[in-house]
Formats: sequence, structure tokens, C-alpha cells
Amino acid sequence: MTSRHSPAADQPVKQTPRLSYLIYRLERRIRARLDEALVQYGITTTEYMALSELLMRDGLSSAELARIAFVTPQAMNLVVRDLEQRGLIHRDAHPDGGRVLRVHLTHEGQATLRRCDRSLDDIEENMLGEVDDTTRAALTEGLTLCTRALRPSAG
Amino acid sequence: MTSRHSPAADQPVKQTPRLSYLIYRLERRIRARLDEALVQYGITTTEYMALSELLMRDGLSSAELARIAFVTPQAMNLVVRDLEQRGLIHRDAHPDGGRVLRVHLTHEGQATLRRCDRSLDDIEENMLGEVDDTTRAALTEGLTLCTRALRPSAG
DNA sequence: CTTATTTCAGTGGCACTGAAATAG
DNA sequence: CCTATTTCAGTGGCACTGAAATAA
Repeated sequence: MTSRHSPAADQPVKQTPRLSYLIYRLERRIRARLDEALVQYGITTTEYMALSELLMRDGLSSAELARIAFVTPQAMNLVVRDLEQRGLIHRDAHPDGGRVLRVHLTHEGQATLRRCDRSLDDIEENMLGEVDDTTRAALTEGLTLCTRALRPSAG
Repeated sequence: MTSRHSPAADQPVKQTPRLSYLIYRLERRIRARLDEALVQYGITTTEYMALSELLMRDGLSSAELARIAFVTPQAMNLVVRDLEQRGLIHRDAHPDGGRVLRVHLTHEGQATLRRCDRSLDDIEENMLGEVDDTTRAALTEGLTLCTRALRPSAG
């Protein structure tokens, strides 16, 4: 798909795209692959991300998950309640009281998550094939720093 | 059903999240900031990305833009036609014939894009504040390699 | 009363699928 | 006939806003 248009004359110097642009494009591609892989387990990407976060941090509330995912609490609540009805998570009252409901993965949820993780690992293996370990480490560090810098409550 | 979840015992070691997960979260944050910044120019993030691509590669067709953005040609066509009606781009027939319409930025489109770019630069400056030049370069390289690896038609 | 979490209800941007018209 | 691009029409997942109930 070399799609040759005009040679080079009217082409501005091909500047380096902004990082945000690269992230946007890559996210689209990962999303498409992941959606395709997860559909066999009946899981959406958003649901998968919520389950992943719960594996790392068991007992988060829906509102906390919303802040992490940067969506409204209402949006996350829909995801959580749907996952609960399907038996992938369960909730219990927070010991500190309040209306807070802590969310936990069920055994079925953990099993589903493991299957999804394997699918994602396949995608990442393909994606990172040409990327050396040094660059991989820099990617992890850089993305983490960037995410932290854009946190809602500053940090 | 025994829903026993001891506080910390069954907590796995906080593993390093997968890169896909970091990209997903960061994209959410950039998206939110960018949407907020672009609304004053009446531009959506998707439209901005299309305009950006056109600055780098003038004369792309809607179908080519769709492949780059990894969306269906129908979806991109809606974006392109809307931008055309608003005078930010114009189209002309491809010299090779066919139904292909080459898309070009108008002067107004270029001016709007420059304003949007400045908004994004502010966001990126904030986002990359803690990231050193070496890591920035590695981010650009790594993200580019990853995107290329997940290209639809391989390449 | 104020604040945070959760829930209920409605809305909309945006990309999707299907199908058709055009052009080589 | 076959393929690619563009266009028309309908659909749906998903996150949004607004408002209310609950609890400290």
C-alpha cells in the first residue's frame, strides 16, 4: 500500500508526530485486537481493564475504579453491576461503613481474567517483537510518569 | 460463594501492569484533557487526529485515513464530510481516476489545526514534565514500533 | 447541612454493520 | 464479474449529564 501521491515538493517536512498522537493510534490498534480476542469470553475491553485492576488491588470500590479508569462513577457502576450479575465479581459492605461497596473477583472472575490475560499476552508478544528490553523498560517508565502527571487530583 | 477474602494474604504481588493497560489509561487521560481543550475550537479529538495526519500527508483519501486511524471507511467518511462542510478541508478527484477523492487542508483548516496543536503542546508539556529526553526518545521509538507491528496489513 | 457513594433515567457522540452506487 | 472508494441508512455499545436515595 505505497499509495504514491505527489513526490515530495508540496509535502511539508515530515515532522515527528506528537506522543499523544502515537498513543491514540496505538490504543486504537490494541483495542481492536483485544476486542476481537475477548469476545470469545464475553468480556469487553472496559470490563477487562476493571477486572485487571481488581486483581492488583482487591477491594476497590466502584467509585475508586472510576477514578482510576478516568470515567464517571455512573459509568463504572454500570460496568461493575453487570459484572456482578454475571458472577465475575461480588461486593460487600466496606468495614468503615458508609455506602461504599468493596468489589472482589470471584473464582470465576479470576479464571476468566487469566484466560483474557493470556490473549493479551499474545497480542503484546506480537506488538513488542521488535522492541528491545531497554526500550520496553523506558516505555513502562515513561507511560507511568505521563499517566501520573495527568492525574485528576494532581500527583 | 464462600467469598472469603483476607485483607492482604491473597493479594498478589503488585505486578507490573501490562503495557497495553498503561496505554489504555494514559489515552483516557489525554483524551479527556484534549476534548476539554478542543471544544473551544469546535473540534473533536477524532477530527483533530485526521487533520493532523493530513498536515503530515497531504492528499490522503478518506479510505486511507480510515486505515491509518484503524476505523471503518464509513466512519472516517462521516468525519471527512463533516470537516468539508465546515470548510476545514476540501477534496478533489485523484489524478489516477477512480472514485478516490484526495483530501487537503484549507487555510482555515490549517489555522484551526495550529491552534489545536498549541493546546496539545500545553498538555504534553505538562505530561512530559518529569520525563527526560532519553526516555522521551524511547517512547517515540517504542510506540512507533508497536503501532507498526499491529498494522492491519502488516508492515 | 455537606460530602461521598451508589443508583435510576435519559441523552448523545461515535463507530459499527449492511447495502448500494460509482468507477476502473 | 471483481475490487476499491464513497455514500446512504440503521444499529448499538458506552460514557456522558442530571437527579435522587443513602449514609457518615
